[in-house]
Amino acid sequence: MELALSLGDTPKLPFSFLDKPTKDPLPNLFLTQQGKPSELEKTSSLDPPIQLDLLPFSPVLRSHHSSSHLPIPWLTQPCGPVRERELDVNRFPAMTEEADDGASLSSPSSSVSPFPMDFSMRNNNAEYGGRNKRENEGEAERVSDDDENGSTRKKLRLSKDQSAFLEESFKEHTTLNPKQKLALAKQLNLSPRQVEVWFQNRRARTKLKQTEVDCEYLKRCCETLTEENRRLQKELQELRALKTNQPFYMQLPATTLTMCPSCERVATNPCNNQTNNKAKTLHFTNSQQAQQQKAQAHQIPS
DNA sequence: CAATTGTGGCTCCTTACGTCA
DNA sequence: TATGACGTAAGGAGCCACAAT
Repeated sequence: MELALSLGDTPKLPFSFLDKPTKDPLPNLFLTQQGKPSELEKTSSLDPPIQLDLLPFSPVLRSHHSSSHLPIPWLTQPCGPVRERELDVNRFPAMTEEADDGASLSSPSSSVSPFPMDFSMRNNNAEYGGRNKRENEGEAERVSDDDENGSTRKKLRLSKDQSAFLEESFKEHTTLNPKQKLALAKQLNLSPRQVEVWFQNRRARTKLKQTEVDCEYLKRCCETLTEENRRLQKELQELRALKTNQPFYMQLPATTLTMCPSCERVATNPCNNQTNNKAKTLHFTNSQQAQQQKAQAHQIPS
């Protein structure tokens, strides 16, 4: 009996995308829901592999279609100074990297945004406000205090749209090169650091789930082996009992006490399975008793 | 050409916060 | 309303690969 105990190739595991090369382009992401290239893709100057615009969350689509199809709460909310300050606070932990590669891309204080969909306005408001209006109402002042103190770590909750967008990207490639990271950050109006962290955490979650699946698989293997061991122990007892009750077999080499491959039972008697010649052979080989039986059956002198 | 150094990305572990039952 | 469990964004340490010196 052979058991495959490979951690590396568990075909049942639902993470096939992990094996995809990270340099693959994003074919799916180039398409809209209708399967047509998005407007942004048509006009984008980015290299094909890093085009991340599209999907239901494409800012172009949002800007071209009414929000009735894809409700975007933050697009309908007023954009006042308070909200901008909230964004600044949220982005505080990621400022170090923005300083050199992404600050200008997603700066909420920028009066002219190149992106029709301003994710920045939702970082705190849309998501929280949508679920808990009361909490949202008190958010601005509290955040402002923390912002001035600069001592409290603020935590950003990505919107469902942003998370879904990142998920789609993750399905295509679990790691990002700098260009892809920047493009995605630009697309979602997040800092590159936030995108990077999201992918890191996402990989960690995937690995954790994979570990759980592997653990479950090994657990089942262990149970199977335990059962097999129990069965073999039982058969060993049968063998020993047979050895005690039938001293005739004690004269034979140990190899003559074999197990029938067809029925997986100890060969105390010739197997009746006429279709398994090998089993019959095993049962009769080197057996004086068997030779006698053969001689009698076929009239062959022994 | 080998050693050193700086940089960026990764994993792993942890913390802090938001949400929900 | 308070609370604990859970999910997750983010910080930090350590490691590695790679390019520049």
